[in-house]
Amino acid sequence: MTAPGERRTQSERRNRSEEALFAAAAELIAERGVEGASLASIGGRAGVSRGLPTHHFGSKDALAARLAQRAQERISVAMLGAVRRQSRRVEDLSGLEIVYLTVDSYLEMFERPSAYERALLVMWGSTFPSRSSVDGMVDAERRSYDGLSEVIGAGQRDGSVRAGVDPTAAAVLLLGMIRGVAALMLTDSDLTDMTRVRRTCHDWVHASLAVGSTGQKEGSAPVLGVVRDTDSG
Amino acid sequence: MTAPGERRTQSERRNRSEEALFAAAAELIAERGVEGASLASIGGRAGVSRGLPTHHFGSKDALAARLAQRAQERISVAMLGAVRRQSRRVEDLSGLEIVYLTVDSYLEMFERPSAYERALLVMWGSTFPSRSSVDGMVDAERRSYDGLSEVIGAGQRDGSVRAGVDPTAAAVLLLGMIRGVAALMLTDSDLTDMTRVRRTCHDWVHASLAVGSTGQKEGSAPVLGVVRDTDSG
Amino acid sequence: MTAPGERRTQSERRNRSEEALFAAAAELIAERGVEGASLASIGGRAGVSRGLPTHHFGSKDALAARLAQRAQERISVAMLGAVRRQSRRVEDLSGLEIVYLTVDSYLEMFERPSAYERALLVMWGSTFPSRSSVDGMVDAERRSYDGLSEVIGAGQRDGSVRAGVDPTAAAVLLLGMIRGVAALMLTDSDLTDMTRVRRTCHDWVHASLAVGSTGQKEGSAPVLGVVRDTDSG
Amino acid sequence: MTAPGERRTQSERRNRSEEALFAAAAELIAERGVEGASLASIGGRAGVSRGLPTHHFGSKDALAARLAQRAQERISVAMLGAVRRQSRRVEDLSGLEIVYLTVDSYLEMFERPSAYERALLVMWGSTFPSRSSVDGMVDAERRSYDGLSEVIGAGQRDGSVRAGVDPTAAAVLLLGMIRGVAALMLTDSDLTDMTRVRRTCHDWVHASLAVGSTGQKEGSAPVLGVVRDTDSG
DNA sequence: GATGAATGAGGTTTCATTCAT
DNA sequence: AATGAATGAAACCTCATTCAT
Repeated sequence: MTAPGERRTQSERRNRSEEALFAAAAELIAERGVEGASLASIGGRAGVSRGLPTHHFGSKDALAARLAQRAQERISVAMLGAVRRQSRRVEDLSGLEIVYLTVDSYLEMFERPSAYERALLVMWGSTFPSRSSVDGMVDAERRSYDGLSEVIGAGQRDGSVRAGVDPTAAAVLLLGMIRGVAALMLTDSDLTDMTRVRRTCHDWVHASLAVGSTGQKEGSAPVLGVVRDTDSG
Repeated sequence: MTAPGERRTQSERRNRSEEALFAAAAELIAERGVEGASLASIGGRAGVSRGLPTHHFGSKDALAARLAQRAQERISVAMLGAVRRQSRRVEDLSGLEIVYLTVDSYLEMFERPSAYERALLVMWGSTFPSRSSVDGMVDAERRSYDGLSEVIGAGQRDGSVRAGVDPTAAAVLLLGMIRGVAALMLTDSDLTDMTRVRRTCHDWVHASLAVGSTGQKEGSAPVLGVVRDTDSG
Repeated sequence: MTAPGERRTQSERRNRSEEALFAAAAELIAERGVEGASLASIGGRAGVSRGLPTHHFGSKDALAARLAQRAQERISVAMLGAVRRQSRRVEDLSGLEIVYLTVDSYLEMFERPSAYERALLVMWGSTFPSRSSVDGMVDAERRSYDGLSEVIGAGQRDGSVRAGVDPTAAAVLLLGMIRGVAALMLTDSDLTDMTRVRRTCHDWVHASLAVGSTGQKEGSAPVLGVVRDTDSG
Repeated sequence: MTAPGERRTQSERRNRSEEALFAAAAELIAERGVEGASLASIGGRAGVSRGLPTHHFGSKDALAARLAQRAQERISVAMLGAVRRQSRRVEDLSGLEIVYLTVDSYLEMFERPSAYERALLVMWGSTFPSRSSVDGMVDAERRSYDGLSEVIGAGQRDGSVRAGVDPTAAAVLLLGMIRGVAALMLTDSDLTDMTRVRRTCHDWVHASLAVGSTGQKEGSAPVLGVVRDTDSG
């Protein structure tokens, strides 16, 4: 509307600040938790003033909510990237394949988590109290659960998932498992080799959901080449 | 030296306070999180003075650590109770049966969690930040993982668990699953019927670990009658 | 970048607060001691909020250290002022004359001590416990002692101080005396006429250090006109 | 009145406790200052219960006052001991000799101070604030000053102290010096060799007070053999 | 005489937020 | 858009003191 050149400069500055604030907030929340990360420390690590976080986001809660949203978007993008690496469109995948991809790309992401993923998990942990804080977190969780449940149902309709499976219960188990495993890896990264966990997880999903699975020949399941040693990439 | 009657009364007074403080701390931590539960509020809910929590436990961290320890002991006791309900001794159970019991009695506990269990999960969530607090929490988690891993190995030696299973990876998956599922139930208790989740979980464990499992006939697995509707009990 | 006018105002605001906080801290420490002067009371007397002292100085210890530094600088300035009143440069004074000036301007300052001097003495007193606080206090004391010792040595080299005097022992005695006398005046200001104490002190220094002193004719010693009744000024 | 045997036992226990409490209080006050020494810590170090100090002395202030009194008595006793080591009665000493003894035995005591002496000095330091705490401390100080002033006056009457000396000013200087030197030794015990300080101090007193002193021949003054290396004793 | 459980006031410190610049 | 000074609530913790035993 007004001089676009000037606007852009202001807007660029704003975007640059926002980016730096998100990155700093993610790091600090991953390190110290939501309450432990003070707005002053976030401003400091972002290389801006102490007052900017509030000035920009309005409140700490808003910053946390926006960060959570952003981190979740990053995961969605990673998911789509995993599909693209399969050279397929989402529409071409069976329900079971989408389950594989969902579970595996999530776990792969937590194999080498960025500050955003670690912060997201920390924020998930901070929603355990019944009067929880981070806005939008529980809703997003519910959407993940609904989506997964729907995918399993679709898999039953397309014949890739066994009919006897309870989609809602299976979705709870799957989501719980990937969240829980990611948390274990975060708190005690020396526990075990993550790649083997991912492979075993794939086998379990196969044994539990796949049509015609015998549940016996573990290691035979990988329908998609999703479980690869990421070092080789 | 001193009259035992007098001693007992002083000591009783102390025990009563301690008990009240534990209960209040569990409730408040379950509601508001570790950081949200102030020592003043804990004292208030316990019906004692504001200063007693610190006076008694020395510090908030120490109170949290003691509470975590206590809650973990409660779970151990519940586990042994589940064994006893099977009219068996632990020594008579196969490795696989112990896995069933472990997973199932944990989930059963979180079907109607007391404040202690909810607080324990909240404290688990508060260990996600890399510089976390709650002393002894990570260690206890590691012990759980080691124990489960060992049980699976024992199951392989006694022939109840398939040889091809990787005990460490399986332990991570199992523990992650039960923690994650419990957390999901806590944050969104309307998600689904917990009993069905427990049954499905049992099937998964059967399909993934049991020797001779076809992985197909879900619902056929329950070797032990662990998955019962607790309402009928 | 920013308009200097705006900057100045922010900075002025800060300086004004700092000044008020120093003054209030000095008064309250002089009245109630370092521990007795709470940050809240300091904020209150400075006419600012309760939280500003910590916000500004970071901690109570830091505030005390900064205040001590400031008070010591005031004494240095007073010393230089005394030299200037002699219409001399420090380089033109003999070692003995510097000793006279040091001792006398210190005592003169405590004849009508401002809150800063009183606070400094109080802080000195609070360093007597072996695990004391006030950062930089002991170091500053050591520097005073070293400086005095050196001045006495210089006086021996320039012939104004007797050769047989032990400079280190004399420095300890002199410093101890002025500190101790100042403390006595502070705790019991009705003890005696301070001016007479200053004159007697001058005589003692003369009798003990000056070359050719007979130690007999007290009152005859004042080489510099340092001991004057300040009322007459 | 009643059974003396029983009484004695009770009384003995009380005395033993009191002794232990005094010793513990002296140590802790010397270490941490009056405010830093909590009643609980005193009880703990004395090997008794947390509640005994209050129970026994009524309040913390009362304990401090009693301790100060006790420590001052110890110094008086030491002073008399120094006289006795001279194989003289106090009545046989000249005023100047008493001054020598007073100053020197005080400094000797702080050459290797016990916890009582250190605590006394710490308590002296805590009286610098104008609204000071330790009861009886200022009064005792005033008595010391008055006594010293009187001794100097007596010395003038018996001909050992020069007539021109102002007794009150000299008393302030002397008392200030010995307090200040003791404090310096306490806070920075590495400053210098205490024995040399004592000898120098003796010379100063001689040069400043003694009749017929030339103030020149330092080292010639010791009328009484009070300045000895205490290691040789 | 002695213990130690309990109280509650008061201290330092942290921090989200407000606001003037 | 950005800064940073200032506020004031609230947290943890210490501790003298009270009181039941």
